[in-house]
Amino acid sequence: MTASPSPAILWFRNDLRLTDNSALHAVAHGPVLPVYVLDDAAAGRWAVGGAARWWLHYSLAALAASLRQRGADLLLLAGKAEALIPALAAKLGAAEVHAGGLAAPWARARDAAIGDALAKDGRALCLHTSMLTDPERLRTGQGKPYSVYTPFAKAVMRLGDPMPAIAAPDRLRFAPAPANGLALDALGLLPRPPVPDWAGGFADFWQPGEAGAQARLEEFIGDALAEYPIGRNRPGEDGSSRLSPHLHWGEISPRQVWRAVRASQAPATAKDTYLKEIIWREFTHSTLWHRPDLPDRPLHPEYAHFPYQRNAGAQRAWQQGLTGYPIVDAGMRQLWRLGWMHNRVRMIVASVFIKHLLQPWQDGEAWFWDTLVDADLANNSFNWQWVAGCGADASPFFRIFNPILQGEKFDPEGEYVRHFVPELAALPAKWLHRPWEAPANILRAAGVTLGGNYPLPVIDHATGRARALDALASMKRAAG
DNA sequence: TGAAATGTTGGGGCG
DNA sequence: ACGCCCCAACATTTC
Repeated sequence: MTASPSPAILWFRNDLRLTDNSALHAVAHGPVLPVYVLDDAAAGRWAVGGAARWWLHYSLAALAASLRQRGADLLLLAGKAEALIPALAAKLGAAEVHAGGLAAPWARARDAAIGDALAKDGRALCLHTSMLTDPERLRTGQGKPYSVYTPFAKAVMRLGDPMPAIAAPDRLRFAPAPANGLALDALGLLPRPPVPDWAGGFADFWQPGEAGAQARLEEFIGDALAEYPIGRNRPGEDGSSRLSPHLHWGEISPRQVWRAVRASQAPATAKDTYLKEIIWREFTHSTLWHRPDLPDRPLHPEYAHFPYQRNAGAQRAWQQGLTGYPIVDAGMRQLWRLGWMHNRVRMIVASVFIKHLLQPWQDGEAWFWDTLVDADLANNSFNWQWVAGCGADASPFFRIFNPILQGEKFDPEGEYVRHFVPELAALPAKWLHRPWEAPANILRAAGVTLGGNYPLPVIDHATGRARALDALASMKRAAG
């Protein structure tokens, strides 16, 4: 008769899955207490945003259900993990707390403190990564972190395909919690009256949780992967993977996605195009790891003095999808309705926000943070800096998207605009992305009244473009 | 993972 | 036949 192994705590964070979960794998042989802690205080202004909280609610529900099937209950707590986790470990007599690693600076600081607190009692916090790359180990020949995407991507490709996923355990030995957990509803993650139910349309579009992630992956590989190089740029089609929220919440690992894509029948070039997007995700996380100020400050310091003209009215028009540029308004309304926006359109709306409207990228970043179900600190802040021209391997600032041409190029028939901007639905494709140039009789026949049921552009494209380039020039003059 | 301005080339119409 | 112009198509450069 061997001694009963001591129980372990499995602390779920952004790894809400049972398959390919190395933290779970490390503890599955003995009694385990799974726990999730909603810790808004530690995250500060990067606490889980509104739309992401909707996702988190249902993802936790799915995770709790699959744990229960395997004989374990998910303990839900709210408050400071820095106090709760060491206390829980002490009460349970757990020698080890296992968790998935996080790149957010606030989380790293918190984990370091918790690790120290546990170590004082002879316990340990054991972190497991779900990323394909370790930012400390993947470095250039000079030993520095990569700051340019292409060599980074080549280095990742040289690593070859990742190992197969770890299967989920059939059954767990449950170590019951000595503390009373909260009911899921008590976490207060869903919008509740008097707040309007802005998430009403989310459930038709999304299936949070591990099973939903697998289903989405299979649907993408079956229906869209082969056409991905073109399809990914067509917001009116179902051409993107839509895996971003599943990946953010760790309902599926990049390793699972990578291997499934590799194993598919799609053309090799299509597979590589998609895998490069997964590598972008690795690159943003690596960048955040090495540059923890990424969410707040421009990586190129001269951009701290860029002459933005913060304007609440302009920001409101953008947020509400009332800029008068159809592709922009469609994107912003898709974001509000689905908690998600097609990536091509994210680039366009961000470019207009920063360049045509001269609004600080941090304000757009904050709006996305609150409205995206896939809001991810590394991806979101990296990509806003990329568009703003101040980030790692960024798009040059003078690369100013023309929202009319972008609309005509990527939504030529206008399905996307018609769907999300119904007041323009009856306009012929020829005028759909430039309604202010349409003849009066065409507008009348389509039921469009510019300045009435649909706005004129907040700023004329040529004027906005010239003003943005002037702002850039004045920043450069000031920088000497 | 730009767009616009500017430059170059070559075919065709025409005197 | 030839030069000239126009302009589309493409390439280069600039922001």
